[in-house]
Formats: sequence, C-alpha cells, structure tokens
Amino acid sequence: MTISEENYIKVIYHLSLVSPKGVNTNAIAGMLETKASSVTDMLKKLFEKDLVSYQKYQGVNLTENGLLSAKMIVRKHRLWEVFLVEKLAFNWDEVHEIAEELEHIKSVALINKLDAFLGFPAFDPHGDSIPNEKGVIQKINKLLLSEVELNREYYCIGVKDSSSEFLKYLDKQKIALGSVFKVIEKESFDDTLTVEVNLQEKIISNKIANNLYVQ
Amino acid sequence: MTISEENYIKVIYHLSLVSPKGVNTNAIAGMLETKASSVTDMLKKLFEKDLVSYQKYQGVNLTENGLLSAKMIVRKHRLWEVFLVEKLAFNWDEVHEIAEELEHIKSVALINKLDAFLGFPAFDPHGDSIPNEKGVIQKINKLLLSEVELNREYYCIGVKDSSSEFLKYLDKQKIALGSVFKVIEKESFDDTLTVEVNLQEKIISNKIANNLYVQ
DNA sequence: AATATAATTTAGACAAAGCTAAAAATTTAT
DNA sequence: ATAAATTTTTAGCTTTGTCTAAATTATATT
Repeated sequence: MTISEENYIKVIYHLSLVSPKGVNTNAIAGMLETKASSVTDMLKKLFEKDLVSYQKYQGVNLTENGLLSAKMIVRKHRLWEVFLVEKLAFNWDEVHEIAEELEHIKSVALINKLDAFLGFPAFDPHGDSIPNEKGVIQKINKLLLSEVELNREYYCIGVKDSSSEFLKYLDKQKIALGSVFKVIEKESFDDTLTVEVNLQEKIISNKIANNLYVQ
Repeated sequence: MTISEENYIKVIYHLSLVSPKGVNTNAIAGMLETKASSVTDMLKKLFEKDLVSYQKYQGVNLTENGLLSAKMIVRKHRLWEVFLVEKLAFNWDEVHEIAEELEHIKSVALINKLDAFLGFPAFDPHGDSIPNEKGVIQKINKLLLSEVELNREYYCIGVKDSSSEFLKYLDKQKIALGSVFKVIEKESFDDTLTVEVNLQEKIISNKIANNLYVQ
C-alpha cells in the first residue's frame, strides 16, 4: 500500500465508526482535504485491491482486509504516540502530526518490538485503545462528561477531540487523564456544568464536557 | 524535499566522499537502482532547488544547502539505527533497511529529542560518525585491518561494508566493535592475514580485512 | 410527483518520477 | 588524430494521485 492509500483506509475506518452503514465520498474528501473526484478515483483503486466494498453512489465500507489494514495503521499511530510522550517527553498535544508520518513505516518487526519496549500499552496518551498484533481492540465502557449523574465521582480516561487547541486548554485547566470529576450542578439553559476537578471547583462548558470521556 | 529527492541527495553525498571532484550520473543510477536518464531529470530539479551544482556532462556536486541536507538525513539514519539496536534490541545487521524509511521523517524536534534520549551518541552501530545538530561530523583516525603493522594491538571500531551478509559473517566469527586484533602474519601471495582476535587465532581473507576499520 | 438542490462520478488535463530508444558529448584506444 | 566505445542527455511515453468542469444520480422540498 502507498502512503496515500493508507491515509484513505485510515480515514474510512475512523468515519465508519461514526456512520457504520457506509461512508460518504464527501466526508472522506473533507477529512483528507482533497476533492470528491479524487476520492472516487481512489475508491475504485481500493476496490480493485479488495480493501473496500464500493458501489457507485452508495458509499463505501472496509472489507475484512481493509479493516485489518486500518487497525494496523491505527496501532502504529498510537504506539508511536506513546513512545513520543513516554520516552521522548513530548507533550500530548504535540504528537499527532509526528505520528501521522511514523504510522506509515512498514516494518512489522519494528512495531512489535516497539510495543514490547513500551510494555504493551493498552491506551495512547489521549486514552484511545491500541489494537494488538492481531487487530483486537479492547473495548472500554466510557461516558461523556456531559452525560454523567450529578454528585458521583468519575475518572477522566480520554478525550474525544484530540486537537492541539483542546489539549492545551485542558493543560491550562490542569485537567489530565486520571483527573477526578464530580458534577455539582448542571445549568439547564445551556448545559454548562459546575464541576469539582481534583477538589477544585470549575465551570465547564457543554462543548468541553462533550469532549471528555470519563468512567 | 520529497523522499525521492532526499534519496538522491544522500547518494550524491556518499559518492562525493569517494570522488570529491564530481559524481557521475551512472554511479548515482547504480546506487539507486534506476536509469541514467531518470538521474539526469532529477539532477535538473535538484539544480533548480540549489541543492547541487550541475553542468551537463560534467558530473554533480552538492551545494552548501545540499550538503547540510545530506548530513541531516545521515544524522537521522544513524540515530535511528542506534535506537533500533540499543533500545529495541535489533541486531546490527537488521537495522539498515528500517532506518532507510525512518530517515525521511521530517520533524526536527523529534530527531533532537531522540538524540537526547539516546545520550547524544557519537557513533552508530556500525561505527560511523553521527553528525550533530549543526551537521558537524567528528572525524576519527581509522585504518583498515589490511593496512596495519604486524604484532601490534588494534581495536575494531567500525565496518566499511555494512551489508547484512558481512555483518552476519562477523557475528559468526565473534567479531564485533571493540574486538582486539593483532596481526600475526601476512601471506604475501594473497594478503590473507593470520590474526589473534580476542585471544583466539583466526585466518582472515584480504576482502574481510579491507572492510574492517581499526584503531 | 415534479422539481430543485446536493452529492457523486466521468472526462480530460497536469505534475512528479520513472522508463525506453535515440541522439549527442566525452573518453579511450588505436 | 581519428575511430570506437562509453557516458550522458533528450524526446516521448507511462503511472500515480491530483485537479476542474461537466454530467449524472440521489435526496429534499413543495
């Protein structure tokens, strides 16, 4: 697979988690910052290679082959992110771009040795599950902070949006994976939350609460 | 720079160490397993980008820009090789190919953090010098085993040929960086050496002796 | 149900990087 | 110094992945 093909497969994988009945051409084009016509061209090629099932105008899904390939790319991306944060002391908002390049390094021996070197981590620095060598992903029960019950304790276990801007905001607010949340009050007008985080009271907008996973 | 451009620059760099007055089109084609006509095309492009100085039929040299780029690629290659051997427990004959991919990862922050993580190594697993952040390469006095005086002790500090076949041969012979050599006798007919390596007597062909650096 | 809008595909073109075959320049040998 | 051999370049073609503009299909609106 070329790097370009890998990027398509990865994007189709992520989009199909949200729309499992078929991924739109335009959605793919949006994610890859390319044109719909280019996507159509590539879909034909991926279909020829048995990586996607595709019928004109009907959206696209990964085949078994394609799904496994996608999971291996995600595995590499997330393992490299762990390496960058744990070993090279990058901050969690700096690693995505670099991992976007590293995820295309081919060697299977490399990624499996890296996995061992890192101690077979189950989650990346943003709380996302790392597929194992077979592509198996450990499913975890998680809630959005916006959905939890009042006055119960929850741990922050991940972020939904892992953009640099959001992660920097969390750093500034001293919110990290492992932070303990208790929602004191929910403003019914705009769903703003009053929460206790690590024993400090804070006001959290609905947009923020919709991007924090807790357990 | 594209990966292809980087590969050309790197090859021109290595060849110019051997033929400093200008690198041949055919030599480049040979190293890259491509055709001379493709090389000509690329030389024009590299000239446009001020990476090489080039006149038709006259061979090619790196400009200052090109030289620094080449050294940065070599720096990345060799640092990744150290990582693979020291941290991921690869054998020294397995790392070249993987480093050929890793050397094209762009991030400067990544490579400088990797350098620090590895403790700013001066040499890669084959004994080659690692350029520093500025492109400065520590020059080291080294001799080929085929050139040394009889009955004096030398340390093995590098290999000239770092092909997997040669390195595996050295493993089998229990020769590694740091091995202590003393040449007992030189057969004048074919330059075969009788040497003492780590206190064991061995017969070493001229071809082998021509690919081992000692000090 | 007909039409307007949106999404998708097709057709044709382009740049990058490679190739083959032929032409031109350089080097080597007589 | 000329001819032969080698090296290098040019010309024209191919593939990959992209693009624009036009055509087609699907969806939404009235």
